[in-house]
Amino acid sequence: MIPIARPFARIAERLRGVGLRPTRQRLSLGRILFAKGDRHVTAEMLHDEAQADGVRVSLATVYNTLNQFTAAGLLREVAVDTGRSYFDTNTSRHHHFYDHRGRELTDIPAEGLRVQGLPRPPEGLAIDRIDVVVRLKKA
Amino acid sequence: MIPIARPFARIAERLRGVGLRPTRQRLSLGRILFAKGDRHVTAEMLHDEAQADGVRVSLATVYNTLNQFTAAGLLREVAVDTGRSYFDTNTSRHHHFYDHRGRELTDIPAEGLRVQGLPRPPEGLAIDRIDVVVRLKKA
DNA sequence: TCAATAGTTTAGAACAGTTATAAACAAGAA
DNA sequence: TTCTTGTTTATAACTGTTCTAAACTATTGA
Ligand SMILES: [Mn+2]
Ligand SMILES: [Mn+2]
Ligand SMILES: [Zn+2]
Ligand SMILES: [Zn+2]
Repeated sequence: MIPIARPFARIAERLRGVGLRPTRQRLSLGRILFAKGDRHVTAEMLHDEAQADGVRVSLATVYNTLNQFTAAGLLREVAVDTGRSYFDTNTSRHHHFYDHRGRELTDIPAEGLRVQGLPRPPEGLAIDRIDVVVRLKKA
Repeated sequence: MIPIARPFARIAERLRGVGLRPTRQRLSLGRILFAKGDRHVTAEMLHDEAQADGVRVSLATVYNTLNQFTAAGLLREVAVDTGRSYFDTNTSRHHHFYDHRGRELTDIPAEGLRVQGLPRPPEGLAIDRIDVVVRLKKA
């Protein structure tokens, strides 16, 4: 009943809920990812942060975990730059500012943003998702 | 005066115009890229197509050429999938449908499409470009 | 409580896409 | 032509990611 004292309890439930065993590695990575609000991380960023936190986990496991969390709907992947995958802890519909210099993503809430005048998709295909990326430059 | 008979003439001019020597490789790649309307190609696609056309050119040169053409404003890069760069012969403002299965890009004209309600960019930064990617799935 | 089982982690190899290196080569100027 | 500088190329190197297979661990149910 004191969630602060059991930081893994909720995460363990979420993992079991999607059929993943709550291992030490997944719990630690889950805590890093979900403890402090919305985040956009690469595998290497998460691995470095885990190391800094004293969590021993291999890079392969970081990749496995990010991909499993994404498949389970706990994360979503954002494609803004080729050669580097970003994983977003905010899985709700929203968009992004992208600062290509600083390689930094910032959320744009879906509410308030409207994309109007889209043509019909090609025959046999339907819209899965609309991603708006606002690329930034120095003012 | 007969452009069909001198398919390289216009391309040679464009290359000189951006400070690139009109070499056999650049002229051939330029012809493949710009001869048949708007295209979205990867380096490997362009290399394969060149080979099929009997154009002898290394993959390194294809990469160099795509990057040089992009820097010169003759092409633009589209980031829809990590791990694979697409180059777009349509450098005007427009957007894309992306079929993730078939790895195929289709243009969405900028005219008619409106993105409204964007928040102000973070302090010190300005909007460089807005990219709308409409991801498709089977209907 | 303790196997047995199936899922998980890991080091390291492998892989894909791309860029760097440096030597051979070709375009353009003189 | 010659000279200079830009270009091409094979190949090595590099980055991000996935694969492999052996060691390990969470879970189950006897
Ligand atoms: Mn980039
Ligand atoms: Mn993909
Ligand atoms: Zn986000
Ligand atoms: Zn396009």
